[in-house]
Amino acid sequence: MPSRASRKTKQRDALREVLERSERPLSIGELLEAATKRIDGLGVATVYRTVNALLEDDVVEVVAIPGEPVRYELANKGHHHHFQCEKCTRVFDIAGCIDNIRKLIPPKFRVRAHELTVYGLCASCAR
Amino acid sequence: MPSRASRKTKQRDALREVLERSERPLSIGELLEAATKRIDGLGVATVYRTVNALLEDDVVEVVAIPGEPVRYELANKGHHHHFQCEKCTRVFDIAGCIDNIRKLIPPKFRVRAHELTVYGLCASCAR
DNA sequence: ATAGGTGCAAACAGTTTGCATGTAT
DNA sequence: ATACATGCAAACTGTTTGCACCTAT
Repeated sequence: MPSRASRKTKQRDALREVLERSERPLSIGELLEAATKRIDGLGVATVYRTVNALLEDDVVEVVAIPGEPVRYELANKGHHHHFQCEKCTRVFDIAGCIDNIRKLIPPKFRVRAHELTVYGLCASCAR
Repeated sequence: MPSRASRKTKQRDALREVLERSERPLSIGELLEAATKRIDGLGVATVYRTVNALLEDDVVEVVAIPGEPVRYELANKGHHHHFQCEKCTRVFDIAGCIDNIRKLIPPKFRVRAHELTVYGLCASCAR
């Protein structure tokens, strides 16, 4: 059984809810900003602690993009990848997946997972 | 013409050489450590400044792996991707590329680049 | 001679931690 | 009542910047 008992608090609920309602991965800053609208006086430390707790529970996942702050999203979204707009810097989920990855790597290597990030311009910035 | 004139210094040479001799991407710390063996008293700031200059000149590229410090490698290796061994944490280059990325993203998005990281066990760790 | 580069230390930014207080159980 | 959670501020870590000195051109 888990050693840590997880309590239900308004901060935690607010953060999970913000993530649930977001269609894209959010950074700590974005989380803080969004959740502060619901919980006044919410501290950064709480956001970090809560996100890390959610990470440990596999409720959220890390979305890391080079040169960008780490973002988080719910883990229950299934396998997908990410697109970052080079103009507005927002990160979008992209459905679907590439295949034949296995054929790229040397024969004796064992593949467990992969991550794909695409860069370009999002619909609004491209026009 | 470029506004910045790039000088030839031993620090810069040492760093580029370290990168040239490395068969895998290196972090700032690894760069500092390796280059200090050649240039005594080399400062961190210089490593950062130099790496950033090399980045701007497209001499090196960023290799970012989630949860890992950013690494750098020469840009002249051509398009390729990376494989991180989950056991020994080493990062390997993998030749070749996936295609049909464009079909994954929404129609109005514009694709400029992509990055793929594969995780698993390398040949020596898999056996 | 002069613009650019370097090393050092201070400044910053992002993240973590200690502690007194608050609160879910 | 008790243990976990929170907010605040201090502590850390990694990166950038200001400045006096150095060096390639």
